[in-house]
Amino acid sequence: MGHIHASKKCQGCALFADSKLFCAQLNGAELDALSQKSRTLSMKRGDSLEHEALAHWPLIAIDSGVLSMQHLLQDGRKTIAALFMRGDIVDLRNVSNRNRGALIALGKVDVCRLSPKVFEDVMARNPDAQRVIWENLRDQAFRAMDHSGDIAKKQALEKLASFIFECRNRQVGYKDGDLVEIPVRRVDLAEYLGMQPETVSRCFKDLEKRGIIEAPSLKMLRLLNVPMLRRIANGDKDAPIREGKMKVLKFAG
Amino acid sequence: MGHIHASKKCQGCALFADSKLFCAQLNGAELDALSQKSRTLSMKRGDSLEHEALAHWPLIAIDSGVLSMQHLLQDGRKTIAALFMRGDIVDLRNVSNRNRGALIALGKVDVCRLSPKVFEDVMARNPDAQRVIWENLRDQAFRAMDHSGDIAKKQALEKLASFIFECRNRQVGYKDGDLVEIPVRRVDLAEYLGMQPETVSRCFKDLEKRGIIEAPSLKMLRLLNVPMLRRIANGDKDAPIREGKMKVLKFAG
DNA sequence: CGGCAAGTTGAGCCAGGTCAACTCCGGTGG
DNA sequence: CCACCGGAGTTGACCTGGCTCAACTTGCCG
Repeated sequence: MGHIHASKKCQGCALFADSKLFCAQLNGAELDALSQKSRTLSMKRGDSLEHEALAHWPLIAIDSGVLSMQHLLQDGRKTIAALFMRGDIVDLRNVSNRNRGALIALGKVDVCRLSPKVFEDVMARNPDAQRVIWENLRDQAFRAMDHSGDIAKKQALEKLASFIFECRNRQVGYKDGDLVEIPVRRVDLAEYLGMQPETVSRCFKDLEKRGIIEAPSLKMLRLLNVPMLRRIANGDKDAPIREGKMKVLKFAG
Repeated sequence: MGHIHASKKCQGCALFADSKLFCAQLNGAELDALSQKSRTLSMKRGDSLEHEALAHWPLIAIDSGVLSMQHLLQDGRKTIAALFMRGDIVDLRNVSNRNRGALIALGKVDVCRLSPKVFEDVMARNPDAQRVIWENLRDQAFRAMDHSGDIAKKQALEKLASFIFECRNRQVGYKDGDLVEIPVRRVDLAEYLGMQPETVSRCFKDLEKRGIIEAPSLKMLRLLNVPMLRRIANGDKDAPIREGKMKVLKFAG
């Protein structure tokens, strides 16, 4: 393979192009070194990063797409424990022994397997890079904790509302616009939220019927009533009275 | 205040005494600096770390006890999104804006509010300390993801089995013994697993009746059949046939 | 314009939530 | 020492949200 200068290889990659992300913190020499020792990989839906591969390349940076961490139960039940997107760096160094979930692409995903050696060097010497990556890991941790809280006690409709906000918070631009992209399929969404695809579908319909959202397509939502959606996500029982579920007082005699 | 030498103040603290934990990685000068600029705090059940306090002391190191991150829903439903124990360091720097959960003690908890300034200095200069704290944060992240996966699709009995293993993995010694300490109350356990205290109680009884565990007290379990418990935790449907729930074939005519 | 996978709709049912009553246990004061 | 108290945990009976299964519709790709 001919020598490709880092700036060529990395030019189009979000991790370099977005000034808030990891590779944008590196100086020329660092980027050259990391670029040369790292390997990009393009995955399609269903592709998984196998354990033997991860043993040599335990550091995965996401350029684009959605990568999932899935847990499989004995009898075939599946759950998606976490979603990794643009800018996330997954660090699986020394975690082979515990039964971690598999990393599976939910669509077209471009990742970069970072060289652990160069990564460590950069971490030790470049405080900006260190800060960025630390905050990314911390976001992953808090996001997972929030998500635990969400799926533990919320009802289906509330979980879905929370998920819509999670998508909004994580999407690149338009944080305050009323358009939200749902970057995963209904099935994946169900697995992430610990519910059934049927229930997901019913909940979307419910929100639509109540005029809170509009769904021009499966991947795109328009929020029509953000405060109400927020109330639902926060578990406000006054707001989300379901179709035909008005708490009817049992009337005696 | 008189000058207290670090070794005095930190001597009894797990973070220093346990060679795998953060403060044990520091050299004399670093420990002195961190010790002098940090503040210990002893909490009792129900005490919470308030946001204004966290703004000045966003780094919490746990010496002993169990600290919970709780999310409160509008209508009073509560969930415990994460449990922090001995050796964990909670980093809440720059997260005040997002509606993070509250940090609430589930019993007697000894914490040390670390000086952010000194902490950053140490992070920048001491690679061992950096490695330890990085791995701690990563553990927190993966633990939260595992936990999400657990509560998303598992049934009550399976969640409880998983939790017993989580306790075993996190307790200090005796990893392979058959005694497991449950360091939280039943109510807290229920909130962490997203179920009702009643259900928790029923599941413990179920495991006891089937001879898988023995509960000498509320805080202590003896595992009698670890492989079976593991199968249940992994969602093996063949194993965990409940009392009187043998899949009876509906017989026609 | 088929053909298949993804998503939706409907009907029935069950795991676990809910509510209420009870037991257990540690602490307190007479 | 024991009666009392209050909070934690347990037990039982009932009820419902969402899971299940099956049939249907929609969307996507060649």
